[in-house]
Amino acid sequence: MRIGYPCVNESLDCTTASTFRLASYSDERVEQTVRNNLACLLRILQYNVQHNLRFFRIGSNLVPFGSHPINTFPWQTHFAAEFRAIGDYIKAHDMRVSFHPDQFVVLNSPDAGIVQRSVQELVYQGSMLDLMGLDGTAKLQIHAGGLYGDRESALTRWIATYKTLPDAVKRRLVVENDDRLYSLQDCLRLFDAVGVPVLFDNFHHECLNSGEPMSMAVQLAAATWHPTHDGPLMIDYSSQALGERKGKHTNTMQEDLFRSFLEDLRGIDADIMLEIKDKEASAHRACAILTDLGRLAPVSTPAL
DNA sequence: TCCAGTCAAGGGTTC
DNA sequence: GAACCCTTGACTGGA
Repeated sequence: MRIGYPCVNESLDCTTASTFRLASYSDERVEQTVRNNLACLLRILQYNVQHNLRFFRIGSNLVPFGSHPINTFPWQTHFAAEFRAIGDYIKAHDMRVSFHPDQFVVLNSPDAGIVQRSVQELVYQGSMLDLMGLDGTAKLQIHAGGLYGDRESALTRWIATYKTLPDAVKRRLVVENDDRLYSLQDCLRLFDAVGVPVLFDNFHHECLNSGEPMSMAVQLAAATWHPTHDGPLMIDYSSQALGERKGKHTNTMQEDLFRSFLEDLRGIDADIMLEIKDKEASAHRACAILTDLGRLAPVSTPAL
């Protein structure tokens, strides 16, 4: 089991998401920004190893305009050594990383242009994992997309688009249940159709489900992951922010709820991403709980 | 230097 | 049909 957090480290004084406006584009700016972002990514990974946080979601903006036609800078070759070094570091420390392309990636849009741009974005983000030399257990997670007033047609379009994806994307793509439109059961239908693993989000499942108890839902999702090709089930973990609208993520982990969720895992091996506002602060507490329960090996000698 | 407005991209909800 | 929300940090330009 690994514990992780997404994109941002609040303890370090750097960001992997430095960018600029489209109107300010220049190759020089891409070169400098990517260099800084990659340097920060390595620092975050080193911090994570030091603190036994071996799961990390890399921010989508590592390369500004990475899938946009304006970006003609050959960053893949220019930074090949840096990407490889980061990948080597990840592998040497038994870490796992992922990307979560944002809401603009919609594979089931009726608009062919949106689908085409979405595929390009997946190719871009997958290519960074390829450059790192990581295997198929490093994933790209997306949601099923929009409803467009007709769930069946929307799911059919998703499946049709999936079948056209490059193999390099297919081997990494996983679909996550969301909190408003597509439940675990919808995602399981996509798995039945094309074999795409289902990334399980406990909080979204609380918001939208078909009555499955949490423990059963985790088992259903876990069964969609091939232990060798996909690695252990990935879970996004969060809980409701008290006093806020339904679906709002909590600012900090509520330990009793986290402990309760661990009970629902019932021994299933999973890597857990804490989608919680205070980032690594909650991840540290999750690590402490799991270490205390004997379900996480204590941190080994840090290698910086 | 600070701060409010804005930023490539989509879709759903509300009014 | 327009406005606004999600979610969010970082950039930008004016004060």
